[in-house]
Amino acid sequence: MTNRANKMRKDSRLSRILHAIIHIHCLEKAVTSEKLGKMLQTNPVVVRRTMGLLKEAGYVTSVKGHNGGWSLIKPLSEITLFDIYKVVGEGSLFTIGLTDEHTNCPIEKAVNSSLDGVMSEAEYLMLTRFKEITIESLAKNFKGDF
Amino acid sequence: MTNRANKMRKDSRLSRILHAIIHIHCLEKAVTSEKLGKMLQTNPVVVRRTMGLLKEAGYVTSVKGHNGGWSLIKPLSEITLFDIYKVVGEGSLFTIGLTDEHTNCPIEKAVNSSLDGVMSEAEYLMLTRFKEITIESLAKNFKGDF
DNA sequence: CTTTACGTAACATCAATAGTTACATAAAGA
DNA sequence: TCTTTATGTAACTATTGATGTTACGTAAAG
Repeated sequence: MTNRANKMRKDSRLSRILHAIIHIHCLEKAVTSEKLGKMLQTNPVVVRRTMGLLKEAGYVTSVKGHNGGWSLIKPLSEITLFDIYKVVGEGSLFTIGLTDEHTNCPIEKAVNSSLDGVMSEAEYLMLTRFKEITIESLAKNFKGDF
Repeated sequence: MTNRANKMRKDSRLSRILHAIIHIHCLEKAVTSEKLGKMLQTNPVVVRRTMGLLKEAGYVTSVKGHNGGWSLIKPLSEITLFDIYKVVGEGSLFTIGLTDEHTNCPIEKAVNSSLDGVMSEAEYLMLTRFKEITIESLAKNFKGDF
Protein backbone atom coordinates (compact mmCIF):
# COMPACT_ATOMS: atom_id res chain seq x y z
CA MET A 1 0.00 0.00 0.00
CA THR A 2 1.09 3.56 -0.61
CA ASN A 3 2.59 5.18 2.44
CA ARG A 4 -0.07 7.67 3.35
CA ALA A 5 0.33 7.95 7.08
CA ASN A 6 -1.72 10.35 9.11
CA LYS A 7 0.63 13.18 9.93
CA MET A 8 -1.65 15.39 11.98
CA ARG A 9 0.17 17.83 14.19
CA LYS A 10 0.93 16.61 17.71
CA ASP A 11 0.90 18.28 21.09
CA SER A 12 4.03 17.35 22.99
CA ARG A 13 3.44 19.52 26.03
CA LEU A 14 2.42 16.57 28.19
CA SER A 15 5.59 14.66 27.40
CA ARG A 16 7.64 17.82 27.85
CA ILE A 17 6.18 18.72 31.24
CA LEU A 18 6.75 15.23 32.59
CA HIS A 19 10.30 15.32 31.38
CA ALA A 20 10.83 18.70 33.03
CA ILE A 21 9.41 17.94 36.45
CA ILE A 22 11.34 14.71 36.80
CA HIS A 23 14.54 16.60 36.02
CA ILE A 24 13.64 19.21 38.63
CA HIS A 25 12.94 16.48 41.12
CA CYS A 26 16.28 14.78 40.51
CA LEU A 27 18.31 17.97 40.79
CA GLU A 28 16.67 18.73 44.12
CA LYS A 29 16.88 22.49 43.73
CA ALA A 30 15.33 25.28 41.66
CA VAL A 31 16.05 24.91 37.96
CA THR A 32 16.01 27.83 35.56
CA SER A 33 14.05 27.90 32.31
CA GLU A 34 17.39 28.26 30.57
CA LYS A 35 18.64 24.95 31.92
CA LEU A 36 15.33 23.19 31.39
CA GLY A 37 15.34 24.49 27.84
CA LYS A 38 18.64 22.80 27.21
CA MET A 39 17.46 19.55 28.75
CA LEU A 40 14.28 19.58 26.70
CA GLN A 41 16.07 20.92 23.65
CA THR A 42 13.84 23.93 23.34
CA ASN A 43 13.58 27.64 24.05
CA PRO A 44 13.44 29.11 27.60
CA VAL A 45 10.29 31.02 26.67
CA VAL A 46 8.55 27.84 25.62
CA VAL A 47 9.58 26.35 28.95
CA ARG A 48 8.14 29.29 30.87
CA ARG A 49 4.94 29.11 28.92
CA THR A 50 4.50 25.43 29.58
CA MET A 51 5.66 25.51 33.19
CA GLY A 52 3.33 28.45 33.74
CA LEU A 53 0.42 26.05 33.28
CA LEU A 54 1.84 23.82 35.97
CA LYS A 55 2.26 26.76 38.30
CA GLU A 56 -1.32 27.89 37.80
CA ALA A 57 -2.43 24.39 38.71
CA GLY A 58 -0.35 24.47 41.89
CA TYR A 59 2.28 21.85 41.19
CA VAL A 60 5.33 24.12 41.02
CA THR A 61 6.51 27.56 42.08
CA SER A 62 8.82 29.95 40.34
CA VAL A 63 11.31 32.34 41.92
CA LYS A 64 12.86 35.30 40.18
CA GLY A 65 16.41 36.59 40.45
CA HIS A 66 19.60 34.90 41.56
CA ASN A 67 19.24 31.22 42.44
CA GLY A 68 15.72 31.42 41.13
CA GLY A 69 13.93 29.01 38.85
CA TRP A 70 11.29 26.32 39.08
CA SER A 71 10.66 24.05 42.08
CA LEU A 72 8.19 21.34 42.86
CA ILE A 73 5.54 21.95 45.50
CA LYS A 74 3.97 18.51 45.64
CA PRO A 75 5.79 15.20 45.93
CA LEU A 76 5.80 13.22 42.70
CA SER A 77 4.05 10.36 44.44
CA GLU A 78 0.99 12.57 44.75
CA ILE A 79 0.84 13.57 41.09
CA THR A 80 -0.58 11.27 38.45
CA LEU A 81 -0.26 11.34 34.71
CA PHE A 82 -3.92 12.25 34.67
CA ASP A 83 -3.28 15.37 36.76
CA ILE A 84 -0.71 16.62 34.28
CA TYR A 85 -2.91 15.68 31.38
CA LYS A 86 -5.62 17.89 32.80
CA VAL A 87 -3.17 20.76 33.17
CA VAL A 88 -2.21 20.64 29.52
CA GLY A 89 -5.83 20.68 28.47
CA GLU A 90 -8.25 17.85 28.60
CA GLY A 91 -9.47 18.16 25.05
CA SER A 92 -9.94 15.36 22.59
CA LEU A 93 -7.17 12.80 22.59
CA PHE A 94 -7.77 11.77 19.01
CA THR A 95 -6.80 12.96 15.58
CA ILE A 96 -10.06 11.58 14.21
CA GLY A 97 -12.67 14.29 13.95
CA LEU A 98 -16.39 14.04 13.46
CA THR A 99 -18.17 16.11 10.85
CA ASP A 100 -20.59 18.82 11.82
CA GLU A 101 -22.53 17.40 14.71
CA HIS A 102 -25.39 19.83 14.32
CA THR A 103 -26.60 18.11 11.19
CA ASN A 104 -29.97 16.53 10.73
CA CYS A 105 -28.77 13.81 8.40
CA PRO A 106 -29.49 10.46 10.10
CA ILE A 107 -26.63 8.78 8.25
CA GLU A 108 -24.15 11.32 9.50
CA LYS A 109 -25.53 10.96 12.99
CA ALA A 110 -25.15 7.18 12.87
CA VAL A 111 -21.58 7.46 11.62
CA ASN A 112 -20.61 10.02 14.22
CA SER A 113 -22.26 8.09 16.97
CA SER A 114 -20.36 4.90 16.12
CA LEU A 115 -17.01 6.62 15.84
CA ASP A 116 -17.69 8.53 19.00
CA GLY A 117 -18.57 5.33 20.82
CA VAL A 118 -15.27 3.70 19.97
CA MET A 119 -13.31 6.81 20.82
CA SER A 120 -15.05 7.25 24.16
CA GLU A 121 -14.25 3.70 25.09
CA ALA A 122 -10.59 4.18 24.23
CA GLU A 123 -10.49 7.51 26.01
CA TYR A 124 -11.90 5.97 29.13
CA LEU A 125 -9.23 3.29 29.01
CA MET A 126 -6.47 5.84 28.59
CA LEU A 127 -7.61 8.17 31.32
CA THR A 128 -8.06 5.24 33.68
CA ARG A 129 -4.45 4.24 33.04
CA PHE A 130 -3.31 7.84 33.41
CA LYS A 131 -4.90 7.96 36.85
CA GLU A 132 -3.06 4.82 37.89
CA ILE A 133 0.39 6.08 36.94
CA THR A 134 2.13 8.44 39.35
CA ILE A 135 5.01 10.58 38.19
CA GLU A 136 7.07 8.91 40.87
CA SER A 137 6.52 5.53 39.26
CA LEU A 138 7.51 7.03 35.94
CA ALA A 139 10.76 8.20 37.45
CA LYS A 140 11.38 4.78 38.97
CA ASN A 141 11.26 3.35 35.48
CA PHE A 142 14.67 4.68 34.71
CA LYS A 143 16.36 4.60 38.09
CA GLY A 144 15.96 2.31 41.04
CA ASP A 145 17.05 4.65 43.84
CA PHE A 146 14.29 7.02 44.67
CA MET B 1 -10.70 25.47 36.16
CA THR B 2 -9.82 27.63 33.22
CA ASN B 3 -11.18 26.32 29.96
CA ARG B 4 -8.02 25.30 28.20
CA ALA B 5 -9.19 22.44 26.01
CA ASN B 6 -6.91 20.77 23.57
CA LYS B 7 -7.89 22.18 20.19
CA MET B 8 -5.61 20.22 17.92
CA ARG B 9 -6.79 20.07 14.36
CA LYS B 10 -8.84 17.02 13.43
CA ASP B 11 -8.97 14.82 10.38
CA SER B 12 -12.58 14.22 9.44
CA ARG B 13 -11.96 12.23 6.29
CA LEU B 14 -12.89 8.95 7.94
CA SER B 15 -16.22 10.28 9.10
CA ARG B 16 -16.77 11.91 5.73
CA ILE B 17 -16.04 8.81 3.68
CA LEU B 18 -18.36 6.69 5.77
CA HIS B 19 -21.09 9.24 5.39
CA ALA B 20 -20.55 9.31 1.63
CA ILE B 21 -20.56 5.59 0.93
CA ILE B 22 -23.68 4.97 2.95
CA HIS B 23 -25.44 7.66 0.95
CA ILE B 24 -24.26 6.04 -2.29
CA HIS B 25 -25.47 2.71 -1.05
CA CYS B 26 -28.91 4.04 -0.19
CA LEU B 27 -29.41 5.83 -3.49
CA GLU B 28 -28.55 2.63 -5.34
CA LYS B 29 -27.05 4.40 -8.33
CA ALA B 30 -23.96 6.42 -9.25
CA VAL B 31 -23.76 9.66 -7.31
CA THR B 32 -21.85 12.70 -8.56
CA SER B 33 -19.24 14.58 -6.54
CA GLU B 34 -21.53 17.58 -6.83
CA LYS B 35 -24.36 15.82 -5.04
CA LEU B 36 -22.10 14.21 -2.47
CA GLY B 37 -20.60 17.62 -1.83
CA LYS B 38 -24.02 18.95 -0.93
CA MET B 39 -24.77 16.01 1.31
CA LEU B 40 -21.46 16.37 3.12
CA GLN B 41 -21.62 20.14 3.03
CA THR B 42 -18.34 20.50 1.26
CA ASN B 43 -16.74 21.12 -2.12
CA PRO B 44 -16.95 18.65 -5.05
CA VAL B 45 -13.18 18.76 -5.40
CA VAL B 46 -12.74 17.75 -1.79
CA VAL B 47 -15.13 14.89 -2.44
CA ARG B 48 -13.16 13.72 -5.47
CA ARG B 49 -9.95 13.92 -3.53
CA THR B 50 -11.29 11.88 -0.68
CA MET B 51 -13.21 9.39 -2.82
CA GLY B 52 -10.11 8.99 -4.94
CA LEU B 53 -8.46 7.27 -1.96
CA LEU B 54 -11.35 4.85 -1.78
CA LYS B 55 -11.09 4.16 -5.48
CA GLU B 56 -7.37 3.43 -5.24
CA ALA B 57 -8.14 0.95 -2.51
CA GLY B 58 -10.73 -0.78 -4.67
CA TYR B 59 -13.95 -0.01 -2.81
CA VAL B 60 -15.60 2.26 -5.40
CA THR B 61 -15.45 3.11 -9.07
CA SER B 62 -15.97 6.39 -10.82
CA VAL B 63 -17.56 6.98 -14.23
CA LYS B 64 -17.18 10.14 -16.23
CA GLY B 65 -19.76 11.91 -18.36
CA HIS B 66 -23.55 11.81 -18.30
CA ASN B 67 -25.02 9.61 -15.60
CA GLY B 68 -21.55 9.22 -14.20
CA GLY B 69 -20.42 9.48 -10.62
CA TRP B 70 -19.33 7.20 -7.83
CA SER B 71 -20.54 3.65 -7.23
CA LEU B 72 -19.73 0.95 -4.72
CA ILE B 73 -17.88 -2.15 -5.86
CA LYS B 74 -18.02 -4.18 -2.66
CA PRO B 75 -21.08 -4.81 -0.50
CA LEU B 76 -21.06 -2.83 2.73
CA SER B 77 -21.21 -6.06 4.68
CA GLU B 78 -17.69 -6.82 3.49
CA ILE B 79 -16.18 -3.49 4.48
CA THR B 80 -15.22 -2.74 8.05
CA LEU B 81 -14.49 0.53 9.76
CA PHE B 82 -10.91 -0.68 9.95
CA ASP B 83 -10.70 -1.02 6.17
CA ILE B 84 -11.75 2.59 5.68
CA TYR B 85 -9.48 3.72 8.48
CA LYS B 86 -6.55 2.19 6.63
CA VAL B 87 -7.56 3.96 3.43
CA VAL B 88 -7.48 7.35 5.08
CA GLY B 89 -4.04 6.69 6.47
CA GLU B 90 -3.18 4.55 9.39
CA GLY B 91 -1.09 7.12 11.18
CA SER B 92 -1.19 7.93 14.84
CA LEU B 93 -4.65 8.18 16.29
CA PHE B 94 -3.63 10.53 19.05
CA THR B 95 -3.07 14.23 19.50
CA ILE B 96 -0.49 13.48 22.16
CA GLY B 97 3.00 13.59 20.71
CA LEU B 98 6.23 12.33 22.16
CA THR B 99 9.32 14.49 22.21
CA ASP B 100 12.34 13.64 20.12
CA GLU B 101 12.68 9.90 20.38
CA HIS B 102 16.30 9.90 19.30
CA THR B 103 17.39 11.34 22.60
CA ASN B 104 19.74 9.71 25.04
CA CYS B 105 18.14 11.19 28.13
CA PRO B 106 16.91 8.29 30.28
CA ILE B 107 14.18 10.43 31.80
CA GLU B 108 12.79 11.35 28.42
CA LYS B 109 12.96 7.72 27.37
CA ALA B 110 11.03 6.62 30.45
CA VAL B 111 8.38 9.27 29.90
CA ASN B 112 7.96 8.45 26.24
CA SER B 113 7.86 4.78 26.92
CA SER B 114 5.08 5.14 29.48
CA LEU B 115 2.97 7.40 27.32
CA ASP B 116 3.56 5.18 24.35
CA GLY B 117 2.49 2.14 26.32
CA VAL B 118 -0.85 3.65 27.24
CA MET B 119 -1.45 4.90 23.73
CA SER B 120 -0.61 1.56 22.17
CA GLU B 121 -3.05 -0.17 24.45
CA ALA B 122 -5.80 2.27 23.53
CA GLU B 123 -4.94 2.03 19.85
CA TYR B 124 -5.18 -1.73 19.97
CA LEU B 125 -8.60 -1.44 21.56
CA MET B 126 -9.82 1.01 18.95
CA LEU B 127 -8.55 -0.93 15.95
CA THR B 128 -10.01 -4.12 17.34
CA ARG B 129 -13.40 -2.42 17.56
CA PHE B 130 -12.97 -0.95 14.10
CA LYS B 131 -12.43 -4.44 12.72
CA GLU B 132 -15.64 -5.64 14.34
CA ILE B 133 -17.85 -2.94 12.87
CA THR B 134 -19.00 -3.35 9.27
CA ILE B 135 -20.29 -0.38 7.34
CA GLU B 136 -23.50 -2.32 6.88
CA SER B 137 -24.02 -2.44 10.64
CA LEU B 138 -23.37 1.29 10.76
CA ALA B 139 -26.11 1.83 8.22
CA LYS B 140 -28.47 -0.39 10.18
CA ASN B 141 -28.04 1.96 13.10
CA PHE B 142 -30.24 4.55 11.52
CA LYS B 143 -32.66 2.42 9.52
CA GLY B 144 -34.02 -1.03 10.12
CA ASP B 145 -34.73 -2.06 6.53
CA PHE B 146 -31.57 -3.10 4.84
C1' DC C 1 -20.01 18.86 -30.65
C1' DT C 2 -21.96 20.00 -26.48
C1' DT C 3 -22.72 18.78 -21.98
C1' DT C 4 -21.55 16.31 -17.97
C1' DA C 5 -18.46 14.66 -14.72
C1' DC C 6 -14.09 12.95 -13.05
C1' DG C 7 -8.89 14.10 -12.43
C1' DT C 8 -5.60 17.15 -10.88
C1' DA C 9 -2.56 21.04 -10.42
C1' DA C 10 -1.93 25.09 -8.00
C1' DC C 11 -2.89 27.83 -5.15
C1' DA C 12 -5.11 30.27 -0.47
C1' DT C 13 -7.14 29.36 4.24
C1' DC C 14 -7.17 27.76 8.83
C1' DA C 15 -5.78 26.47 13.51
C1' DA C 16 -3.02 25.15 17.05
C1' DT C 17 1.61 24.33 18.94
C1' DA C 18 6.24 25.73 18.67
C1' DG C 19 9.89 29.07 18.10
C1' DT C 20 11.80 33.77 18.58
C1' DT C 21 12.72 38.64 19.86
C1' DA C 22 12.09 42.17 22.92
C1' DC C 23 11.15 44.25 27.01
C1' DA C 24 9.06 44.82 31.74
C1' DT C 25 9.50 43.31 36.52
C1' DA C 26 11.20 41.33 40.65
C1' DA C 27 14.73 39.48 43.61
C1' DA C 28 19.50 38.69 45.07
C1' DG C 29 24.15 40.28 45.75
C1' DA C 30 27.98 43.25 45.40
C1' DT D 1 21.99 51.78 44.70
C1' DC D 2 23.36 49.36 40.72
C1' DT D 3 24.04 45.20 38.31
C1' DT D 4 22.92 40.70 37.33
C1' DT D 5 19.79 36.96 37.09
C1' DA D 6 15.30 35.18 36.33
C1' DT D 7 10.55 35.04 35.49
C1' DG D 8 6.42 37.09 32.90
C1' DT D 9 4.41 38.28 28.77
C1' DA D 10 3.34 40.57 24.44
C1' DA D 11 3.90 40.26 19.70
C1' DC D 12 5.22 38.39 16.33
C1' DT D 13 6.85 34.23 12.68
C1' DA D 14 7.20 29.25 11.44
C1' DT D 15 5.22 24.93 10.85
C1' DT D 16 2.07 21.49 9.06
C1' DG D 17 -1.59 19.01 7.10
C1' DA D 18 -6.41 19.09 6.15
C1' DT D 19 -9.65 21.93 3.87
C1' DG D 20 -11.45 25.16 0.48
C1' DT D 21 -11.29 27.12 -4.19
C1' DT D 22 -10.31 28.19 -9.07
C1' DA D 23 -9.03 26.65 -13.30
C1' DC D 24 -8.25 23.31 -16.81
C1' DG D 25 -7.63 18.86 -18.92
C1' DT D 26 -9.92 14.56 -20.31
C1' DA D 27 -13.31 11.02 -21.06
C1' DA D 28 -17.94 9.49 -21.91
C1' DA D 29 -22.86 10.11 -23.12
C1' DG D 30 -26.35 12.05 -25.97
